[in-house]
Amino acid sequence: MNDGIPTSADDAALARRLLARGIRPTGQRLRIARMLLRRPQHLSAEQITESLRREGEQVSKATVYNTLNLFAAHGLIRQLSVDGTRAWFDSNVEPHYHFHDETTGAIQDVPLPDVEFSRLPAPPEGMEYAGVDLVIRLRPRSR
Amino acid sequence: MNDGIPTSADDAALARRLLARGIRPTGQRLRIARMLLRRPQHLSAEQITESLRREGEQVSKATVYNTLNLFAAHGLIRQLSVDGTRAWFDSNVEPHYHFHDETTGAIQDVPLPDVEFSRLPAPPEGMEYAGVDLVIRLRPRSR
DNA sequence: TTCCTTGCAAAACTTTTGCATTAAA
DNA sequence: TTTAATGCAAAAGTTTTGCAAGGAA
Repeated sequence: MNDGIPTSADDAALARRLLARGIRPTGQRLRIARMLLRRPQHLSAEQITESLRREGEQVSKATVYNTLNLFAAHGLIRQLSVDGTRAWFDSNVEPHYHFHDETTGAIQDVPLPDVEFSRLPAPPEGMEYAGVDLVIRLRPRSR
Repeated sequence: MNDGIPTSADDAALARRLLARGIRPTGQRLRIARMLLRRPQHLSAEQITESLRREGEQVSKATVYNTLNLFAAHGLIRQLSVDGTRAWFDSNVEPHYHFHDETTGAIQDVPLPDVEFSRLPAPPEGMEYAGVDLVIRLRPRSR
């Protein structure tokens, strides 16, 4: 298959995806989007910067941060708070949940249908649900 | 009632609580524990430092951070990752969940019985559940 | 005395901001 | 030509660390 080698057709599709969210598809934005949206994954700003530079692209971390924030504000990606250390950016904006390995720090998706709520609290007066973040913390099985 | 004025009886009980977790109850630790454990609440390291100093206590932020980390490591308090901005320390270590008001940043408890799971995923091979963190994000009701 | 705790300052990290430059419409 | 995007460096904010000093056992 064709993993990671973007074609111009891919780029056109990606550009349309940004435009659909009201984001102008500039060069850096397309590079950053291509890196993160390539597959379902969770990356930090640092990882994206490093990966792009390893590919020979020159990007400033300020642009990476600003771009990721822009993407998240427009719903193209999702920002996660699973550990206190840094922000993780999730390429999957469909509702789903996460495993978090406390030992390694690894984040893994939990598909939506794997979790079912039979009861949830009503939101406080005047408020409504904006999202439900579920993180299942994992540790090595003790025996 | 007696809100916030610690008696020596309170202090003795608090000291026993630290000892029960294997934490030596020193002066600073008791002050920090008293501040956070006084009631069910979520405080940042900064807030605790400020509150203690406003009371006339002198504490360094390094000690506050180190002490809170120590408490969390021993299960006396719980560290939360609800927003990316900073760590929040929860005086309630009993299982429960949280509302997070995205507008104001306020954190509110959701009691355990208000949430019921009818399905949860099996942990990955060789892993076990270490905890379940649920954060319900709230926004003002649109109309 | 010995070990542990604390304070202070500095360091380490992550993220944001100001501003000059460049690129895009 | 006008507006928006980008890079760079610096700033800002949070948390950790090194080390000296102080306190408890």
